[in-house]
Amino acid sequence: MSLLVKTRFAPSPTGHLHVGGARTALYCWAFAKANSGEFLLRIEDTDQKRSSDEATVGFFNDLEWMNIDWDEGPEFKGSGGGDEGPYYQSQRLEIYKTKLQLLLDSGSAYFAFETQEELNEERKKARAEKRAYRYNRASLELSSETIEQYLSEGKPRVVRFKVPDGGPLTVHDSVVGDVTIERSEVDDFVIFKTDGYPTYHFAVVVDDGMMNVTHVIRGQEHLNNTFKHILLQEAFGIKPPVYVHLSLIFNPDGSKMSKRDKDKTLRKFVKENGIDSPPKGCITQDAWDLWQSSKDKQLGTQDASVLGKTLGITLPEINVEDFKSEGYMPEVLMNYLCLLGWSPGNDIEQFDAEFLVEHFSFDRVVKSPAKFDRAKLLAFNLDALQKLTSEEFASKLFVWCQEYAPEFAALENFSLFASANHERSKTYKDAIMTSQFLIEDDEAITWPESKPVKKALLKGEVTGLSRMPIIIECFTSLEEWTNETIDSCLHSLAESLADGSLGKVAQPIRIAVAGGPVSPPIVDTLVLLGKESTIRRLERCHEYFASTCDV
RNA sequence: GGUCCCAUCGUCUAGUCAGGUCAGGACACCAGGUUUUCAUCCUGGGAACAGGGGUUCGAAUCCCCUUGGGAUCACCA
Repeated sequence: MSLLVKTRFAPSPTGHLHVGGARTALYCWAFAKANSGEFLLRIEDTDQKRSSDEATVGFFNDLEWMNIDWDEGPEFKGSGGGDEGPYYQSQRLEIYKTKLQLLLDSGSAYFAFETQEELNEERKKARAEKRAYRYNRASLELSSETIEQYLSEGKPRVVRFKVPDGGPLTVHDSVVGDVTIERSEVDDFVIFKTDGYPTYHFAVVVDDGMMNVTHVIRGQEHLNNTFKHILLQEAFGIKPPVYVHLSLIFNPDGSKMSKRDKDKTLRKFVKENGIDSPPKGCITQDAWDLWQSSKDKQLGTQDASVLGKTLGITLPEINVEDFKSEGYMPEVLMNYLCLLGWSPGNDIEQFDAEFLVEHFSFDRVVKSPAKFDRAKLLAFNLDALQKLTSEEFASKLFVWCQEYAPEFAALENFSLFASANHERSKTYKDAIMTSQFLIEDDEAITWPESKPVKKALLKGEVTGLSRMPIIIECFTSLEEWTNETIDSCLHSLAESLADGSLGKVAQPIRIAVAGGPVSPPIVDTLVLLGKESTIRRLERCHEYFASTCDV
């Protein structure tokens, strides 16, 4: 018995799961759940040149991180399974061949022998004449003897679908509405390639049909392809699914958000800064040369991120993995991505997966494209982080640190580190970015002579630096190094040295121990650092400025 | 260029299908305030129906045109 609703997400594993794909997967998942249906995952790896197993596992991990599970498909950590596999298209070749024979037998498909070069010539010509290119059906005119001969010679050939005569074609789309074109707009497209693999059009129709998919939810770039699909469905006698085409997601500048953005950012930076060889310990000279040889040669994902890190630039977040490593919560990315094209109404913007499943429907999906606004995502992440209890925050931050900042995960007093950073972090990464001094050696701290440093240490009638010896003395005399003792020490220091102004005392200390004007609340910072390090850093700072400046 | 899709504050959007509240919210921005730094937090503010025609007593909402943006036109998916 077939289900009322079965959606599917069918990525081709050519890279990482990017946010556009993630949103599509999310809508597929949510719609299936909302209607007590099933969500199917299928891997479209018929492009042998571009697919890889590594990328496929990456997709599984990204999906899992987003809390998107699938009822049917490749088996992975509790997701997947089902009776209508295999769920890798590369393993379904025999099925496609059988189905292809059906079309060949009925005359709905035919062999074609033109080379790519010949076809490209035709395309150029069409473009020059300002008309759309259509395959001219030359191979359809071939005699059966010629075809037999070519076939036995092993002449490279493809199989084309013969578009039957008839009237206009209409796609019924639940979001876009009805879309109609003239049948003459569709030419005899290729359904089987020279390498013996089916094209996307063929495989997707066969699989969706056999796997009883009821709703096809995908990006709007597929809208024009859908006419081919309904033609194929007609030839096979397959009932068309409900179609839903989603608008695209763009960068703030209006360009399409794509994997190439990282490459573009790197190129721009390298060019603007006149860097003409790979920085040390980064990427190989060969990789660099190849990359610089052409704009079409993109750097590998790994190389790109290493180069970005070395150059000290943040590459634009495009993939789900990027947001994970930047320290966003998966629930927040889910929430924000959903909002790009769908809203529950009633001025509700922040919600969880349960709410989504309860309220999701296509009649509230927007047709127009959306720009990805990182600032809003960041604001949502802050809100979500602040709603966590300190225990929840600490354990989530710990998991993140284990993967992306092990030196912080190894911190003795991790829970204090977490609570000291909870309120002031917009992402997990924020916590470690303003606490680098915690893992640095006491002797490695340096003090740049920036404005805030000078202001706290060297400006004013009584300078911060001049108070340092007394502060050191006071700290040294403390028998216990706790929140309370440090706090009372600080307050008495403020009373005696600066008319009760805590800032006058706290800020010089902060700069001395952190090497800069930013750190967690001062008491937390000092407890975290320990008495010994605190005093050592104060001393070093005092010596450094006393010897280099006129005080 | 052909075909198709889209159009409300800077951004995401509510309102459009069933025309009738100074077009609502969020993010961002600006101005104040709280705070031992940064970040939070609080208060207030400016900010949009792309343009032009219709239909109607009445149009963001329905129709047409223009303009702008986008997708696609592969043996990639």
